Amino acid sequence: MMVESASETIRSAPSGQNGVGSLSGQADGGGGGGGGGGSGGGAPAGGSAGRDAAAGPDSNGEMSPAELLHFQQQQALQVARQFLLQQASGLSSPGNNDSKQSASAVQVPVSVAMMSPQMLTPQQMQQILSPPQLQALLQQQQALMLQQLQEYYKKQQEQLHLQLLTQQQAGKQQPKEALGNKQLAFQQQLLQMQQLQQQHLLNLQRQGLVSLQPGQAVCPTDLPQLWKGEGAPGQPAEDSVKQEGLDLTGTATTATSFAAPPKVSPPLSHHTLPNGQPTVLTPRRDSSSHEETPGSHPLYGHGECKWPGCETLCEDLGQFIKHLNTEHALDDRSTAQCRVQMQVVQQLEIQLAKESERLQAMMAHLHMRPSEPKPFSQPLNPVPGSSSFSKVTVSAADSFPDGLVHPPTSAAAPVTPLRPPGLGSASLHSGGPARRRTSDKFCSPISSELAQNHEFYKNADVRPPFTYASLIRQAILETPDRQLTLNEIYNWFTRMFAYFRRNTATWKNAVRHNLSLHKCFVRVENVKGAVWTVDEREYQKRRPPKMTGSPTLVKNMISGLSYGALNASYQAALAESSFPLLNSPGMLNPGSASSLLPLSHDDMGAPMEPLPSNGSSSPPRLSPPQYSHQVQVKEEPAEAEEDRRPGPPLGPPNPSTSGPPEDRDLEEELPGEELS
DNA sequence: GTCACGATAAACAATG
DNA sequence: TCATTGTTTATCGTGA
Repeated sequence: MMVESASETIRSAPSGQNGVGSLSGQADGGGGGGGGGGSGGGAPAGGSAGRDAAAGPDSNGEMSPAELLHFQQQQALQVARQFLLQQASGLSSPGNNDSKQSASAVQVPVSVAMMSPQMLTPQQMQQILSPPQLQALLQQQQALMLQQLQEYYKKQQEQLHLQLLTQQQAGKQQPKEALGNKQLAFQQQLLQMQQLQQQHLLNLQRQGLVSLQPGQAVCPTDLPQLWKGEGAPGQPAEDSVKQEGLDLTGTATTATSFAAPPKVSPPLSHHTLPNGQPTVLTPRRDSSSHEETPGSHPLYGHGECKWPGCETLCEDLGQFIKHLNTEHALDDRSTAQCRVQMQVVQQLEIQLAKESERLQAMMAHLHMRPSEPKPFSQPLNPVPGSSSFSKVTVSAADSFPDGLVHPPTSAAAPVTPLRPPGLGSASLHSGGPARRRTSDKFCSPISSELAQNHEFYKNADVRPPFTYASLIRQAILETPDRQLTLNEIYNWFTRMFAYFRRNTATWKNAVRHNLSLHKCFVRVENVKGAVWTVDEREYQKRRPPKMTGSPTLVKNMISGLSYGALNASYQAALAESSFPLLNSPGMLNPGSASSLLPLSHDDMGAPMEPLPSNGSSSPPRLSPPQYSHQVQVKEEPAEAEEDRRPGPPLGPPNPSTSGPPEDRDLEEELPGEELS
């Protein structure tokens, strides 16, 4: 998938749009989220009604969950009956039937909730009401009950928090052990409550009363709403027997249990209650809760209690403390509230971790920092290329007879499987023409790259980071006689690169265009017909003699080498190389231009020759066709061997493998002209 | 802003 | 006639 997209990017934007395209393409992901189910219809009315209705049970604060639920059910029944009554009356008065219907659907809950019940059984109602009406009725009931539960939960949360705080404060003066025991008991209680809550929630879900679906994560921004409790109504009988607060956090429990099930269970290990602040901090939207200044209290701000669900006004801190100790003492409700808060915090932490991870991945993707060790922790390239690629990468070090470790590949490969190995960051962002610029300076030999990542390019539909000219040259040079027909060149492309197995019209035209355009490609009339050869001199003339000892050039080279990774191992490998040229003094020192030059194809060519370089490094030039052979004398060996080693026969019938094709200067071979 | 370079597209001609 | 090969021109994007 990723590979495909990557290759697609490259393909679609060969002219430098690759990077941008891919980036933008990936960037546009997002979207959609959302969806937190809003509370149902009749919100306003229902809300007030709910509060009013809940005022009863809440006011005394002594009603048990079972009682509350029973009460709620009764109310819902009343609402339904009233609804029926209204419907009936509406029917009796035709004129404004429609309007009444719609209006009643919204307003029934509030005003009707407390009306005297009518003696209608649910079955009767079901028979009388139409499905839409029933649906509306159910929604109203839910809205109402939610409101009631919300109020009830609020109260309990207050108590829980207060209790927690009390515990904390007391803990400061108590021996650690005593406090520990208390905390332990408290935690156990919380755990128990959590389990009950989850059971309750499951029951609700089974009953279809809770809309939250498994896996439906609760958006962190919605978490504060949890305190408002859109708790689902329901009535697990067993719950009622137990503790009051168990229903307390229906929604919160849902959030944690479904959004992050694995981490929910052991919350206490991460949030030991006594630790306090973070756990106790209210999740309320009010940021003031976090304004903790000396002499103040995290739960006290703007003259009011910041305990979740509690907005009691307190003139001063002392009064608040008093309020805290009285209203939010350590009891079931406070415990449950604390539990909810813990879950909220935990959820936020989980979300934060996820977002952080995402951010890291995004940054890694956008910047491709070599210093970032885990930019692509996740495999982006599921395509065959990925596996083969990694395989190639692993064996890269010993894939080369010369014992060279090719920095670009080895360094880039593992990090960005998606992109062709050996590509620098720049190449990634500019897949098209732009690639060459950067890559060319990398001084990475195309032959090495191809040999090393042969399997990758062969299987992955990824555009190779080389110019057409480089590829054509490589194709020609790989042959024993250094000449190829156009069709053979085509075949080489398709054989070597999966990418060139499609869009044939495009790249073939490009190949022809390059052959004709560049002087370095010489057409020779052969017995069999026309063949193409490479004029190395011309080929290297193409490149401006920038490299010659220019400090800037050196700098670029060093930085360009696979994230500037001309590492010690590479240098050491070079030093140990059996190639005379590489072993020659000065060649191994990356710090000196001269040392790098041999590695660069660009450096090699004409540009270099002007320099008082030794004969070996500057092959004498001849007529195009023949010249190519001679020039490649030293260059080829490495290529041939590389091709042979890593894998399948790269070139067509490539007898060259039989022996060092020619004595091409390694310098020429190494030159990384090709690097895009 | 200019230039060089490469990629791409297209038109055209020559040839088998 | 068609496909292939080869040449040429034009345009665009990118980096220096």
